[in-house]
Amino acid sequence: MYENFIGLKEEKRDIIINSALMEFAKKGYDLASTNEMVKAAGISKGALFHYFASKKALFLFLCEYVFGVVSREFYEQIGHCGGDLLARYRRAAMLKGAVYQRYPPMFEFIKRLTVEKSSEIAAELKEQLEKMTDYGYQCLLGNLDTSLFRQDVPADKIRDLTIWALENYGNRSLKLTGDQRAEDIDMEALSFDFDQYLDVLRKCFYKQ
Amino acid sequence: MYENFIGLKEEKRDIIINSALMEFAKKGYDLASTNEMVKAAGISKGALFHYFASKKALFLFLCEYVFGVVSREFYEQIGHCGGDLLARYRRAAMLKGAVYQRYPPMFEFIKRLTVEKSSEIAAELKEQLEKMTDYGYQCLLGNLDTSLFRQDVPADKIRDLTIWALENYGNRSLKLTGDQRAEDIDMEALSFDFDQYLDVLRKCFYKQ
DNA sequence: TCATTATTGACCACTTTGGTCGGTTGTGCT
DNA sequence: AGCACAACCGACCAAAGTGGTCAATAATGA
Repeated sequence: MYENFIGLKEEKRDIIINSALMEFAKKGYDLASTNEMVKAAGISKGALFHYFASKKALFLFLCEYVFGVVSREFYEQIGHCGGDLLARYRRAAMLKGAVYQRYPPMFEFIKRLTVEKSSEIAAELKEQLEKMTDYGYQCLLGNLDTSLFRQDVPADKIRDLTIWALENYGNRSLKLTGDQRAEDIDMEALSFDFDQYLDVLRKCFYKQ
Repeated sequence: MYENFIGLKEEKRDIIINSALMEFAKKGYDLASTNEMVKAAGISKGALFHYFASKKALFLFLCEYVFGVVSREFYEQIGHCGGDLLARYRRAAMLKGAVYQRYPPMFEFIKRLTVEKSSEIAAELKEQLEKMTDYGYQCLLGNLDTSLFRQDVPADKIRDLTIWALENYGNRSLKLTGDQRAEDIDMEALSFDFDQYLDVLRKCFYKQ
């Protein structure tokens, strides 16, 4: 498989990966155009099909690839982080920033995967995605130490509300910083702001 | 304008509106296909262009239309509801359910509008959308009685976290009920579940 | 120098696009 | 019934775009 592509130097590979991720993220599998990808990546049509046998092969490579990155650089780093939900999310936010620097469209791509409907890739995708989701759930939310939460309201509600609020915070940041070049984003200010929200959640949802 | 369309009987009009909303919501302006719309609505191509002069006119009609519905059936009803953020959101959830029954794709359509990039409609859309957003912000979040919140954390953080958590709750419900026929959804169970989350927020974020 | 690999972009057959238009059907009035 | 007029249909159009190919060129390393 993909040996022609793997041999490319990292920089060129990343450009192609990001162009393809972005196109798939924007339009979904069926409507994504390989013409747009090669235009965005600055390579020829022939090159793309020299690297990948078909559009489908390219898509499946990208899935494999992002699942690898997310597993290694993201989920596995959260695993050994104790049972404190907010501590995990803090770490997750940091890691997300690092991955975003290198592959800006990756999270959009993954988000799109969860609603992807195309029958051409449904079977292969579903299996991989389920495995990924389970693993992510396990790392982020498994073995939670709910004894840290205040005890006068149900722990699962606290957990849900925390997740939802922070997810939305993440999306908002992504949208706000979406126009800037990745290296221009002031990560320091962002994480300071984020910590303030974490403090509030800790004060309101945790034992004092 | 649209006089040929306005004259149609309500049922047929709603089918066409929903088909068009769904197609635009799924693919965005540029990629949305009028062919798919007429197929979904069960009308002929000629009919659609008999009702609307062009794809663009259809799109702008839909914008106008949903803004009207949302203003009348949604924002204005929240206005006179006191300054309690959670009470407003409770009311908003109820109203949302009612609108959803009649126009399932409407919220997806509106969500899509906020990220719509097509240059063909950019100018007209931007103006209308801004006006709408401001008005919605005013109704949902204007004149908030923050003295109800606990005073040991910043009120704006409480407000943000509440909004984010509940927005996500809404999206999740939308996704869970997405496959069911609108009239099959158990609104009672849904609103009971929702109230439990509101209770938690009230206990954690409000003065006791 | 030359053999081999990487890369190009014009080209292919095919599908889909927004929109048109001559013709048919339905409706309400006289 | 006969008529006028609007509603509606769907085959059709030129244009654009689709995933994918391939003969020709450029780059590479021995």
